[in-house]
Amino acid sequence: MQLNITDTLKKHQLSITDSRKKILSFFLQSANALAHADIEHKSGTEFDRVTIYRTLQTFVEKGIIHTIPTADNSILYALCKDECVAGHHHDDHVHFICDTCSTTYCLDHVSVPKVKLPKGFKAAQTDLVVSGTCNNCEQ
Amino acid sequence: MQLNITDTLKKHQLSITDSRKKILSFFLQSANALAHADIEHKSGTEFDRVTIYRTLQTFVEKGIIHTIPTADNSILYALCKDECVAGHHHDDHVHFICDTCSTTYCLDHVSVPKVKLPKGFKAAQTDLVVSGTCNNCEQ
DNA sequence: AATATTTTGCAACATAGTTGCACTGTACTA
DNA sequence: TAGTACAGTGCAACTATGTTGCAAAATATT
Repeated sequence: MQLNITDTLKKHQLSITDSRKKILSFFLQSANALAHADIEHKSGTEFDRVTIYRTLQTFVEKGIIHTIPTADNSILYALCKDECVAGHHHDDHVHFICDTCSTTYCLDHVSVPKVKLPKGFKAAQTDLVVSGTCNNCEQ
Repeated sequence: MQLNITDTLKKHQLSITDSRKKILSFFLQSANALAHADIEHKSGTEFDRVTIYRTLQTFVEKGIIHTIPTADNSILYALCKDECVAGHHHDDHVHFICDTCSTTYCLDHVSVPKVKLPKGFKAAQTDLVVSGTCNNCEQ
């Protein structure tokens, strides 16, 4: 059972607005990562483009969602686990992008392995993105 | 000693033009990855924006350079190793982005570990991007 | 209910990337 | 090496993406 939308917003010290409720609900309804364009499309003309941008930024800052890097120059957003706190993300899981259907998955159960870096390099964050064929698109 | 620029272009069945020679030389001169904007800045008004886009696309298709995914929504390009063939990249090394100086490095000697994916998921490509502090910026 | 504070929408702007088409430079052939 | 076929370039226009300032509206606080 999923956490109440209003409670989630309150927990992160955000005031309750229509756009925040709606956009958060999109993430709770979707098992996969969403792009800004997806949200814009889902919400139709209900919210201004700018509002969506600002809402997504706010959610990232508060640790509700996190960004996923992709090779094709688009930003994707997905819900954070509960351990994520404002300004301090713990997204040490692998992301998977399907080349066929373009869906992006958070593989929460696959953790990112530690890599050994050359001398003088210190890692703060590690992003592992795998692309290929997902379980819906395999033949 | 680095391979002759003209020979490299010929080897990849590309006709020799000023823009291709110049842009390839930027990559050979730079130890790090370059963005489109870097190349546009380096070349000044010598080439049209569109020409730079098309040249980079061509180089990627021919396996001369490869793209690097970044979390901040920008495409970076770096020279491929010799094993890269047209349409079939072998970029199984780790990329490192310095949070301080924004330089992107190809860590050729650090290979990407294999990850176990859930049933039905098949990996075609794996990108591992580490961010943190590089050896020039550590104190 | 009144006020202080946030949030939103609009307009304008900035950057990034693409496409069609005419023109120019490169490569090939005789 | 001159002529021709073709690949590559520059220009213009366009789309997509993302940002900023400011006034209006909604939310939170008392």
